[in-house]
Amino acid sequence: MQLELDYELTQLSQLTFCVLDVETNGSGPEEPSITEIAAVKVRYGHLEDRFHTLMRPKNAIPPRIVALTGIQNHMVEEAPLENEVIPQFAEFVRGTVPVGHNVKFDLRYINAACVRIGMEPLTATPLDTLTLSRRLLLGEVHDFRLGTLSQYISARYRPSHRAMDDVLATVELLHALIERAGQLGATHLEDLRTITTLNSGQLAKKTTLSKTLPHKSGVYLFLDQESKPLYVGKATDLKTRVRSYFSSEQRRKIPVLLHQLSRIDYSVTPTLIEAEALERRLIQGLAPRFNHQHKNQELWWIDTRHRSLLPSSAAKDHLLARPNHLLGPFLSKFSAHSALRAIESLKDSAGEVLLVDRDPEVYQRIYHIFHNKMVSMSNEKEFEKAAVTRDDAKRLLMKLSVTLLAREIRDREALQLLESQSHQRVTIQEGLLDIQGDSCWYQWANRSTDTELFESALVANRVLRGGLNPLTHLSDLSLASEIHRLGELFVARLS
DNA sequence: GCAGCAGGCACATGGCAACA
DNA sequence: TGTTGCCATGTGCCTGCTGC
Repeated sequence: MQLELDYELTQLSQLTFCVLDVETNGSGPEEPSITEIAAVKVRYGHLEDRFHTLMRPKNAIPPRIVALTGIQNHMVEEAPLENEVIPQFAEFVRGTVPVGHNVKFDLRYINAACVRIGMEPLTATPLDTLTLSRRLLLGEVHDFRLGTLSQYISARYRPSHRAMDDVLATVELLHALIERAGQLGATHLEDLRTITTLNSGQLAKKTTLSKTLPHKSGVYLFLDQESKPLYVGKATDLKTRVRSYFSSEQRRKIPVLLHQLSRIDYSVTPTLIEAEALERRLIQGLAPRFNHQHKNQELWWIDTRHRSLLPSSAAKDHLLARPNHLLGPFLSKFSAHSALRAIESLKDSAGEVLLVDRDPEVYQRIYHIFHNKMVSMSNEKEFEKAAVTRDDAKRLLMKLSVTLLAREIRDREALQLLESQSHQRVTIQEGLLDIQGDSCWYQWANRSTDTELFESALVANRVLRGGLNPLTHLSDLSLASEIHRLGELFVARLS
């Protein structure tokens, strides 16, 4: 593994490539079917060593394949078997970067033979000239067969479906492709592998901008030549996400964006939710011209004491002074209004509106409203209605718990706290955290020793990740079973 | 307030092209 | 002809924006 990482960071001129090719009798790799195998080691553009032998397959070579390769049955009758050839071949390839045209095809046969004779398959990650050609010569040739490509680059060796001829043709193709990639700034093996994911040579130049990005969650920032922000986005995997802009993005604005792109900055965050928060702040602060979402977006809060709605700007002072009396944030005024209506529907026996608070006593009172209803229904033998009421109670209590959990992490103070503490991760329920890969619930979990409550936090987290507003979207059936189970937990705790 | 559309992101899938 | 893997495209789920 370490060896491979070193390869990726080694300059192309210093690598030893092993260009290989196999011919078969047309049978699958599941039985001995290789008829010829050839390889050459190439370093600094020079052939250093070569390996070539015929091999005896299990079955006869059919006429169709004889016509294709020119290898006839009498030529392989005395040839060595795979248990003699494959160990020598594996030793020849050791310490090099395997290369071939559609190389995975060849390696399938070689590795199947390795397994049959009790050897480990070849593990080095190969380089495929077919894939590279598709990227670097797109639009220049009508197909990517080895013969077509050899002709296109005016190679001295022409492929003939004999292993060594094809290997030598592939060597020339490899050198031509490396030269072409070098014009785009590729200097290392890692760069060649990156190019295999691109869709045009022009874009290839700019993918080198993503070189330094890590495979971690965070926020990326596209900048133009004058370092003006073009676009801010978040990603669960920064490197993969940014590279996807060069290979698979279909949005109309993307070509224009990439044309103006000159630099990529990024910031790693421990969790996706923190990335979302940072993304939002950057968009609001920098107003990148290609960001439409979140631009001028106002968040809304509910003032539970006055039963009114507050925009973020007005809620700021309240958040610092009386955070327990604010519920939110909500992504739109409409969502906040819906939530407020839901809250106002909760009235106790005296007709007083029950305001959502962190005080567990409120839950107790809500539960008793439903409990009393259920008892009276049961007394009147309306068991089905009672069951519906019971389920309503569970759902409602879960709604409220999720809302409170949402508030725990989504207000700005909590997010700032998470950012400041992100380097001091608390390990609670280690397995769960690893699976979820999210530290946003650490501070909440840290105050609870209850495993199931901690699980409910993870469910709430999923609700938030899906962008569901807890008070307005919990009719979502996909969450029903989880909510049902967790609602039972809350009801049990309250009773 | 609502409907329709577009944006954003992650993931799934079917067709194509290469090999022998 | 059969197999395989890549990649363009589609899908799902949510969001915000705009016009009525």
